This record gives sequence, C-alpha cells and structure tokens, in this order.
Amino acid sequence: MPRTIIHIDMNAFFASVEQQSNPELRGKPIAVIGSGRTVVTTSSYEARAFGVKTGMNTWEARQKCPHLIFVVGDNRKYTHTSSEIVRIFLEYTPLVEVFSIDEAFLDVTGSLRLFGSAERIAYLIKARIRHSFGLTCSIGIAPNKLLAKLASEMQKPDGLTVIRPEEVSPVLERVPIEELCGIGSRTHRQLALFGIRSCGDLGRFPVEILRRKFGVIGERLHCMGLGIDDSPVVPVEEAEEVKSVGHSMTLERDIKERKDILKYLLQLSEMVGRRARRYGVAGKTVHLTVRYADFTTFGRQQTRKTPTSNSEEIYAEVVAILGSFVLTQPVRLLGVRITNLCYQREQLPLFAEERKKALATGAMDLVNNKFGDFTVTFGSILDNEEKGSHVISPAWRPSGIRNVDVK
DNA sequence: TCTGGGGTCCTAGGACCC
DNA sequence: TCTGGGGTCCTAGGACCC
Repeated sequence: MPRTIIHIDMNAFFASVEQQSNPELRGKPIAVIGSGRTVVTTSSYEARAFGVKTGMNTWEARQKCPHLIFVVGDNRKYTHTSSEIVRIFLEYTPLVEVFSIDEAFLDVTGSLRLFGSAERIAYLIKARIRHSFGLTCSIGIAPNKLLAKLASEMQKPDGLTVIRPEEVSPVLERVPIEELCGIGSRTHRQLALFGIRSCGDLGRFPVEILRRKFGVIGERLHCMGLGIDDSPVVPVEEAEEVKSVGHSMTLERDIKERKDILKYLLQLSEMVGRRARRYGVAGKTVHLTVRYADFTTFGRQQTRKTPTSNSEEIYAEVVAILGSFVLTQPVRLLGVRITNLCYQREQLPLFAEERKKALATGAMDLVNNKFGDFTVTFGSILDNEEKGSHVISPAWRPSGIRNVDVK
C-alpha cells in the first residue's frame, strides 16, 4: 500500500516569529541568539543574504553584516506558535509526527479522498499558516519520510516540491548523498573515499561492503541510496518514552576553581532533578560531561543501586564522579544527565493526570511535552550569575569544528 | 568574544555469572 | 588444572538529528 507523506519545514522559524511579533524587524537582517557565550540560532533571509549563518558567533555575524539586529530568543513564543501550527496539521490527518519545533511529518494517505490531493492539502496548510501567523514554510510530498524531507529542502523559502513514486530513481541519481537526513559529515567523507557522491552511486554500491564498514548503518545507507524508507509517521501520543534527561551549560568564562564548578553542578543537578520529577522518571545512571577550554569533551558515568530523581542525590553522584579523575584544564562546559530511566507513574498520580490531559487537549500539550521545558526557572539557586543560553535551536550545524579523522 | 543545548542510537571492551 | 561460550550489565566515545 503506497503512502503519501508530507514534510513541513518552517522557514527561518525563530527569526520569522520575531519579525511577526515586532513589525519593526520585518524586512531587516536579524539574528536570533541566546545569552552569554552564544551563537546565531536562526537568521532571517535578509541576514542570510549577507552570509550570516546559523552557528556563527555574534562577532563573526557582525563582520558579515554590520547592521545586523540581534534578538535574544524567546522559547515560549516559539513553542506556543509551534503548538498552534500543529493544531492546523491535525485538522488534515491524525497522523502527525512532531519532528522538531519547526518540522513535522504528516501521513495523509487516508485523507486524500477527503481533501482531493496531497498538493491541495499542502496549499491549504500553507495558506492557513500564512494567514494566521504571517509565516512561510517549505513542503515536501513523497512516498516516504526520507524523500518527503529531501523534497522540502529543495525549494526554500515557501516551496512546494513533489517527488512522485516514478520520479524517485531519476531524482536520486543527481542528489548528493549529504542532502539525505542521516548522512552527516563523517559518513559523507567515508562514503566519498569509496567514490560515492550521489544517492544513485550509494544505491548501486555493494551492500556487503557497506555492512562491513558501517555495521547496521550500512544496511540503512543502502536503502537510503535507493530511496527506501518504511519508517512510520509516529504521532506524539504513541511516541516512545524519553530515555534520558539532561542539561548542560557553556559557562560565561572558563573556570578551574572546584568550588565554582560545584556551584554549577548543583544548579544543573537541580534542573535535571526537577525536570525528571515533573516527567515522573528516575534515573539509575548519572552522567557528568566536561568540556575543557580547548574544546576536548569527555564524560564519566556512574550507575547507582536505585534510581533517583532527587536533586541532592544526583548532585552527590556527580560530585563523586568529579572526584574520580583529575581536571587538567579550565572548564568551559558542564553537563549533568540521567539515563537508565524508570517511570514512576504509580507514585506520581499528578503525572498520569497531566498525561491524560495532554492527550485530550491536543497539540499544545503535545508540543510542550516534547519541547516545552525551555524556560526553566531555578527557584532556589539564584547566585549563579549566568544561566547560559536556553534558546534551543531548530537547526544548528557546526561550521568551524575541527574533525579529526580516526583512520 | 571562535565554536549551544537538547536528545537518540551504535560500537567495543571489560566484568561477572552460569 | 584449563579452556570455552553465551548472556547481561556497565562504561566510554562517536555519529547523527534538530
């Protein structure tokens, strides 16, 4: 049974939302940033014309575009708008997968008869989003998620691209492999060593060699080259439960004093514990992440006898982990995460209620459950002068990171 | 003023038990 | 005394996504 999948990608989402909420910003080059040591999260198309890109630091962005306007991001605004947009999607199919705050997959196979065609649904959605929010999006229509996402990338902004089943092979023949979702810079480079450049090349390449080189990923790569993807569109209420909860922060300045480090670790432990308790989860394993001034990053973890969501217990584990090795450089970033999660619904009836409510109320809660925790307030921990950047990015691709080849 | 923060999945090696 | 193998859990790190 062939499916029809729509992928919707909001154009310059955060920047466009800001331009809509503040008319003075419309038509101008703006960049949404976090606070502290931060990078450009999203830039408006006017700014992109000057070469301002996601991931640039503010200094570099200013060099590219001297009259660039910096706007500190407001996650609440973005999650709210995102929720409202998902509400629109749900009017066309119940099968909506919220892929990120500005992207979604819709399986409209069962809605075609009612609305006429996938293109018509796409036009209706575009019109609704433009009318209600003044925002544009790029839409891809294809027989599966892999190809729908590829299609939506093809025309920006405000595009609509259809890849019909009979067009799959000829289209893939000329698409570079790095355009596919799932092929990052490392895999791209490894495949290039085999002389594989286009999806066509990838599909023709012997699968055994891919399997030997990449393990289970090899199989998947082969299918991707052929445009095969059977993964279903998973509505949020059927999505798997989260597997880890964590927070990290890049500090305003690199620090080496143990007491300063502990201060931030307490704050991070509290943030993690609080969120875990709200989700009704407890973790058996506690992870500490450290990034040094020179950007080398490593982690240490410790598994407890019993799971915990208690901030003090998490903090105690983190302190123990920190004591188990020697810091050799000033610290740039600290992170705390719990994994090996147990769900404690029976102990937290409130959570069950919230979950039920979430399922009933729809889009708003769905999105908030997935992305709504951006605005963490740290009640008891107030003396840390920096809170880091809490603007999450819809798409950040490292531009200047030095990758060291393994072999 | 070089380089964020939230996740998932996979691999590989070691400990430990039967 | 020696010689395996399977299974599971744990740890560290890497690749990928937004």
